[in-house]
Amino acid sequence: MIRILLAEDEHLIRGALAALLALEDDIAVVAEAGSGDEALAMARAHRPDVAVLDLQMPGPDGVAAAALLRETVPECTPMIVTSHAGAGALKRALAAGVRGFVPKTVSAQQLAEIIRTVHEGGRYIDPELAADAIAAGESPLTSREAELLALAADGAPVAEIAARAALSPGTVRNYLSAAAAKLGAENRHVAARVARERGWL
Amino acid sequence: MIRILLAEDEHLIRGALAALLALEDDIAVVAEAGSGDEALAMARAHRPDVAVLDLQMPGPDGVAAAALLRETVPECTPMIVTSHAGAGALKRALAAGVRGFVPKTVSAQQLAEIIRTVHEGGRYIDPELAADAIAAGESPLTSREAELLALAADGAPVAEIAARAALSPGTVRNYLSAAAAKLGAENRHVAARVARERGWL
DNA sequence: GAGGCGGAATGACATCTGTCATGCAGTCCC
DNA sequence: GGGACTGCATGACAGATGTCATTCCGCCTC
Repeated sequence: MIRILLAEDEHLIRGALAALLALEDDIAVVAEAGSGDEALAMARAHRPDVAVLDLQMPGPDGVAAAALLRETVPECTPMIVTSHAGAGALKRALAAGVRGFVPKTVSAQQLAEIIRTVHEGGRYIDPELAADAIAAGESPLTSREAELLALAADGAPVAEIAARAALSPGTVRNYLSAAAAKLGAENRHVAARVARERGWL
Repeated sequence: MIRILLAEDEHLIRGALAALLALEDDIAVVAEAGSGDEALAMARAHRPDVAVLDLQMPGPDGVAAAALLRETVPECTPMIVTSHAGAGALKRALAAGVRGFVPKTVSAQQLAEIIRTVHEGGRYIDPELAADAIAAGESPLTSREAELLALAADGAPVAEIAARAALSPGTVRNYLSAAAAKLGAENRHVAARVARERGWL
C-alpha cells in the first residue's frame, strides 16, 4: 500500500483527486494539505511514501516544498502535478530533487501509474515538457545579465535597477543590451519575457 | 435531474469533477469536452441544462464558448469554473451572459449547490472576485488609449504600434503617456500590466 | 449661436535607453 | 611570461521614448 500526501490549494481539485486516487487498491491518501507550509507539517506528522504537490500553492510553492521535504522527511518522494508549467519550472523542480513532473492533462489512471513508478524509485517527466526543456537548452546569459534582467522584468526604469544593483546606469544598460541581443529580443522588456518563458531567470 | 456538460482541458481534473458530480443524486454529467470547440459540438448534440466551462481551454476559451453557447443553444445556462481569475475575466464573462463564476477553491458540495442555483435561474459570483471587480471600478482610459495600450502590451516598439494603428509615432507616444499617467505607471510597460490586471484591456 | 469641455491627433523638446569602443581583472593554454 | 579569451564595468554617442503646448472636431449647456 502506497501512502500519499496530497497538497493542492484548490479544494475542488484536491477533493476530486483524493476521491479518484482512493479508488486504486494500492494507494491510500493519508494526508491532505492546502498550502506549502501545511504540506510540510502533514508530511512530518504522517510520513507518507509519496508527496503529490501542486506547483502553484500559497506559501512555499510545490518546488520549494519539495526541496524542504527532501531535507526534513527524506524517505518521502516528492512529485509535482501542475496546470501551466514551463521549462523553467521543470528545471527548478529537478534541481530540487523532484522525481515526477506531471501536467494535469494526464488521466487519473496514468497518475496512479506514475505514483507507482515514482514509489518504486523510478522517475517520470512529462515528455512534452522534457522536450521543451531540452529545446530551450542552457542559458546563454552570464550571471550578471540574468540578475539584471530579473530586476528589469517588472518594467522598472534603468535608474531604479542601477540603484538596486549598485551599478552605474550605463553598465546596467550594457548588460541588458547584451542579454537582449543574445535572446534575439528588440528590448529588455521582451528579453525578460523570453528569458522567463525558457526558465533562464 | 440536472443534465450538465463539463468542459475542461485537463483530463485529470475533468475526470475527477465528473466523478464527484456523479455522486450527487440530482446531477447527471451527460457530456464532456476538452476544448471550446468540442464543448459547442457536445452542447448541440446533447442539449444540457447547464454547461460548466473551464476558463482556460484550447480553441475558444470558457468565456468565448459561453457567448457562442448562448446563441446556438439558448436553453443551456453557461457557468465558468477557473483557477487563476482576475477581475477582467469576470467582467468579460458577465458580458457574455455567464450566470455563474466560481474559483476552483470551492468544495464539490458547494459547486453542486451553485449548479443547482444557476439551473433554477439564479446567479452566483465568487464574492472575492466580485469585490476585486468593484474595487477596480470603471476604466479611466479612453478607447484609443486602451487600444494602443493593448498593442503595446507585448513590448513592441512605438514605431510598430504606430504602423499597426496607422498613426504618427508622436500620437502613439502621447496616448501611451496619457494612459500611463492615468494608471500611475512610470512607463507604458508597467501601465500595460496594470491595465491587464484590472481588466481594462 | 457662443462658450466650454473632452477626445483625437500632431510636432518640438528634453530625457531615457540601447549601441559601441574601451579598459581592467581573472583564467586557460601554450 | 605572453597571448587569447571571457566576464565585469564605464562613458560617449545616436536613436527611441515621454512630456508638453497646440490645433481641430464633435458634443453638451446655457
